[in-house]
Amino acid sequence: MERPTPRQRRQAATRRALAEHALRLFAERGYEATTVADIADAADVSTRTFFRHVPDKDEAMFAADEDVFALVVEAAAAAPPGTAPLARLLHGVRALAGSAEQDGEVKCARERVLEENPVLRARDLAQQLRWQQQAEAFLRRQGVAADEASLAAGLLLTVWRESYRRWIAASAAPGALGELLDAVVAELPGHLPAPARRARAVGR
Amino acid sequence: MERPTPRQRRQAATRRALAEHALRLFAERGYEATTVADIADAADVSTRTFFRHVPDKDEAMFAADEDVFALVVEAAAAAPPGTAPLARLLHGVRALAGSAEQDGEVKCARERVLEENPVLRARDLAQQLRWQQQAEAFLRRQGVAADEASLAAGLLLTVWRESYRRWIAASAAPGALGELLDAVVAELPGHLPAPARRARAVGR
DNA sequence: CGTCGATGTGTCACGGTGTGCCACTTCGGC
DNA sequence: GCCGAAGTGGCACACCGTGACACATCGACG
Repeated sequence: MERPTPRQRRQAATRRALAEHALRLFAERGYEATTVADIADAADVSTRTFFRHVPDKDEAMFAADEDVFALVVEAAAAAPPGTAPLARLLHGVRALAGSAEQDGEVKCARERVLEENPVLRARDLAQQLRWQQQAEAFLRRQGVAADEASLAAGLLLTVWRESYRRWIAASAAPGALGELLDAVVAELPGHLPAPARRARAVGR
Repeated sequence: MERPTPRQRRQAATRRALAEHALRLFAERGYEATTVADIADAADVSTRTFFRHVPDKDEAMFAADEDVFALVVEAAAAAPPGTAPLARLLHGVRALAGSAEQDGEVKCARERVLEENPVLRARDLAQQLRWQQQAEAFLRRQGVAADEASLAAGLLLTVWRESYRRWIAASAAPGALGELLDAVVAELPGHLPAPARRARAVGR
């Protein structure tokens, strides 16, 4: 793979600095009360340069964790063949859980900022939708039918969001996300409306 | 219930007019290329008045369907007692389906605009999240445990989104949304990872 | 070492978004 | 018909985001 040019290193450093200062200022004085000029000043660049590294003021916070979902697809592809769609995705998402558990502190702070800023929350949701679409596309590549893949990807996201929510609520204890994931999956059957009805044998 | 004052009627009419012209202009010339002044001019008000009725430019499109979800809660409350949480919500969401099926044309246009405007899509997702939270709160009021209510609300949203997606893909045929809702629910058991495993008998 | 070209940065100007303030009109109640 | 309340428009203003131009920095090459 290509080694990073000194230029690229400088560029990445600037972007990371902007992202850090953005999250810090948003947490300190709120999203609305923080201007782009504030973030740029904190990172010691002009506002014009800010927009050369970050597309929007919103995106400043998310500039770091862009393509984390590649992990999921990679791990999901390693699942044994013949696994049902949702189970395959779950196999992949465990890798994401392991990655997220590394820094529960930051995730909690992030969640606190998202909670009281509808704009940033919307941005977060949009990224989750992109994840769902990537999961669906992955299943399609594996030969799963369109409707089935879409529903499975939707279910995955629901399971993930519920597990993540409980994890944050439990102060992001290290190592607990994986267990919560299993717990939520175990609860799914209890939510089915008509368990006695014909199961329509979709699973292969 | 309180009868609408003439003033409130005027106000609602203005807001509806703004929403209609916003959707039309967004569809015609795109979101970016449409200014607030354009929408305001089309509705024959000043830009200042625009912002008195609509909080953001983004919100213009959604100004109309704000408290549609009240329908869902109302219908869900009418479900027979003893119904499982998700089934109760589904009972309510059928009312929403009936309402949406009235104007499939508009829903299709709306979806087309959302598809190519990340900002508006994010706004749409944020509103869906509010719906989920309202559904959860409703279940809590009915005495459902916190975690169970949250998961059930999440599942409801997934089922709704998947059904709605298929409905739009099928050109929003009138009357088909309800059937698709049932079809998606019927597919759920097939997505469960371990159907033979102990079902943990949560449903009462 | 000096020059050239590429890239990053700053400054300026501009259109669009969203809000506070004040004056004006309009509408409902007396 | 009068008066208070609410909606409306116009103005000024801060912030967001972009295009254009000039300058600084750094690597390549003779």
